[in-house]
Amino acid sequence: MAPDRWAAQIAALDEGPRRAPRKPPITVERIVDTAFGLVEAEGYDALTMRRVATTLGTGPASLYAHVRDKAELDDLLIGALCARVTPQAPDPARWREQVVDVCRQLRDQYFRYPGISRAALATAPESLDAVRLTEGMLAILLAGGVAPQRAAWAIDAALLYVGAYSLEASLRQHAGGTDRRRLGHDEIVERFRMLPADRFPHVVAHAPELAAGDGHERFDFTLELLLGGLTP
Amino acid sequence: MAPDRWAAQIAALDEGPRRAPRKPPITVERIVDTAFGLVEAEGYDALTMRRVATTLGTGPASLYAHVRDKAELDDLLIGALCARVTPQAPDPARWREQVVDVCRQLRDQYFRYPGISRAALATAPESLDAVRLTEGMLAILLAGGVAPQRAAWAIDAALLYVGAYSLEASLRQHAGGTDRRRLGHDEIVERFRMLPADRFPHVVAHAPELAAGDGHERFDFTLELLLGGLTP
DNA sequence: TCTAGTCACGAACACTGTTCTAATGACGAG
DNA sequence: CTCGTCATTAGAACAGTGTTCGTGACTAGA
Repeated sequence: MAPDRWAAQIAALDEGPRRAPRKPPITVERIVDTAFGLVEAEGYDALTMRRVATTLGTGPASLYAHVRDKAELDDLLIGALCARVTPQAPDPARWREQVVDVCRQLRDQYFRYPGISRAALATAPESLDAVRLTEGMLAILLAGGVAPQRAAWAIDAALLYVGAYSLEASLRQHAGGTDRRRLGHDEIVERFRMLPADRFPHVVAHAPELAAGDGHERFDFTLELLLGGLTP
Repeated sequence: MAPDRWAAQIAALDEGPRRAPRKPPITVERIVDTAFGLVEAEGYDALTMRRVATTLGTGPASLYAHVRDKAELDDLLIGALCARVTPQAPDPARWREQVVDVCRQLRDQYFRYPGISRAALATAPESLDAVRLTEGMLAILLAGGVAPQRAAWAIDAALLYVGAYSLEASLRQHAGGTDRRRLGHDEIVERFRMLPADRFPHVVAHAPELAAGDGHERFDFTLELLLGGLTP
């Protein structure tokens, strides 16, 4: 008998006759949950099969009975992420804000788990939850009177932009990791100002505008641009 | 004396008195060139320090005398990529097509080296060539009468979209690698049609529109959307 | 000719995803 | 109650990755 099993039996003396199983079984849900916790706490780079396994108190091989690849784990994560986004029921009068609302919800989810948008961009989302998101946005846009082809392309562009924006923001915050520290707003402006004015006249002149957008102003601006020209 | 050195001396007998050095020295330019060749031939996943080193006929440690990180190599690559994009001299009458032209040039460069846009998205581009690109686009937009703040944000959005679009296209073509093969246009439509119509009515109804955009129609459409609302 | 210094490179470390293997556990059949 | 089947688990290992250490060789200067 293995020593840990022996210790487990001793520990089980206080809990009555084998009520709870010693180890809760590994399920896909538990894997996804610990993966989410890992990404939320330490960022997407910390999402490793080994980290997930050791957090679950086991070895990496045990995960592959429930998940085929790490790519599939990524798909499960962004699927669960998309499932948390709930598009509103289409209201033709407010279709623009409704689309922006969906994008904001998705962006907030991406921001909650730093760097996870890399997984969203790196894998063609095949989960049904992602399709459900597309369905919701399509319903809103069609109700707003947008032509189907334009609506479909606009959805693709918006989702792509949300992912790219979140990815850029995440690695701008997380500061590249090793040596490059986070450049504050003023430092960026100063760097642009340092450039030779004969070669980069406009960048030097408009350094503040280039570095602006602390909150989500840039995000809202781009979405307005994307949605503004849909119904001419 | 080492045997290889001995053999090298023997081989040097035919070439006269030490005209060419036995091995061309490793330079940053040679590293970047072989890296470009590797990515062009086999995609960004094949870009490995070891692959670059062995292609150069040496070990991986030799690279780190000229390049600090792989991240720095990535920066050099996208810097060289941006340097190949030449914005036109601003023409106020044609500012929209001029911006589209810059984006198309960048897109073609991304497409030439499949997957390299991942490096562009994953690292905040700190090279001067990227700033030169921003300068060129800013000049065009300002000449077109776009307000500086809107111009700056539009440039950011456009560059972000070009990178995301190229990344998505590259891994849609390269087919995920292992088991997932490339889904043709008709297969995507059929998959959408397979969905339960009560849950996904709009997706089922407009499957062709969602799967459309074989060439760069989607790309052009999104850029028109982004640039259309800039001067209201 | 001797020395100094830069450059190159083999080996190694700490990781990663993934698979092979054996063994452990629970479950139903006899 | 015992036994056999079978899915689940986990240890070890393989082929990779980026990166660093220390030694070696070669070039250039005195």
